[in-house]
Amino acid sequence: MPYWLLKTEPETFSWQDQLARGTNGECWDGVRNHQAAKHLRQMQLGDQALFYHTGKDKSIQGIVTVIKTAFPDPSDATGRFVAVQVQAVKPLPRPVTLAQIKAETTLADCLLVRQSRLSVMPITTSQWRTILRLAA
DNA sequence: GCCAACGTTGGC
DNA sequence: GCCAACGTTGGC
Repeated sequence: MPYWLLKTEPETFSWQDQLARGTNGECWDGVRNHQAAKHLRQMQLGDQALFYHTGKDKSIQGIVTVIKTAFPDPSDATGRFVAVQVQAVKPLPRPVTLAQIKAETTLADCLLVRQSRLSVMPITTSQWRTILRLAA
C-alpha cells in the first residue's frame, strides 16, 4: 500500500479543518502542478497520507486516508487537473517538524527535503516508519 | 523581506 | 525548439 504526503497552508485549510470534516472527508483540489497531479492520479482507495502544514508550522500533523480516487478537479475550468477525497484517520501523537526530518539522515532523500515546492509526493515505507517513530 | 528552485510564457 | 523573463512556492 503506497504512502503519500499532502501539503497545505494551515491558514487556508488546516488539520483542525480536516478533523472537523469527519467522515465526510475533504476534497483535495487546487493542485496545479503536473508532477503533483500525477501522484494524485496514482492514489488508490485506502492509501494513507501524511498531512503537512507549510508556512509557520512546517510540521506533519496527522494521517489521512484516500476515500475517493482521482476525479476532475471541480475548481479547474480547463478539466486538466484532478482532485481526490481524503478523510482524517488520526492525529500524530506529536507533530513531526521539518527540522526533525532534516536532522534525520535516513530521511535525506525524502522529497519533502529534496523538492520543497512539490505539494503531493510519495513516501517510501521506510520513510513512513521513520516519521511515525519520530511522532511517538 | 529575501532568495533558491522551478514552472510557464512568449519572442525569436 | 531554445531561452530569457517573469511569477509562484515555501523555507530561511
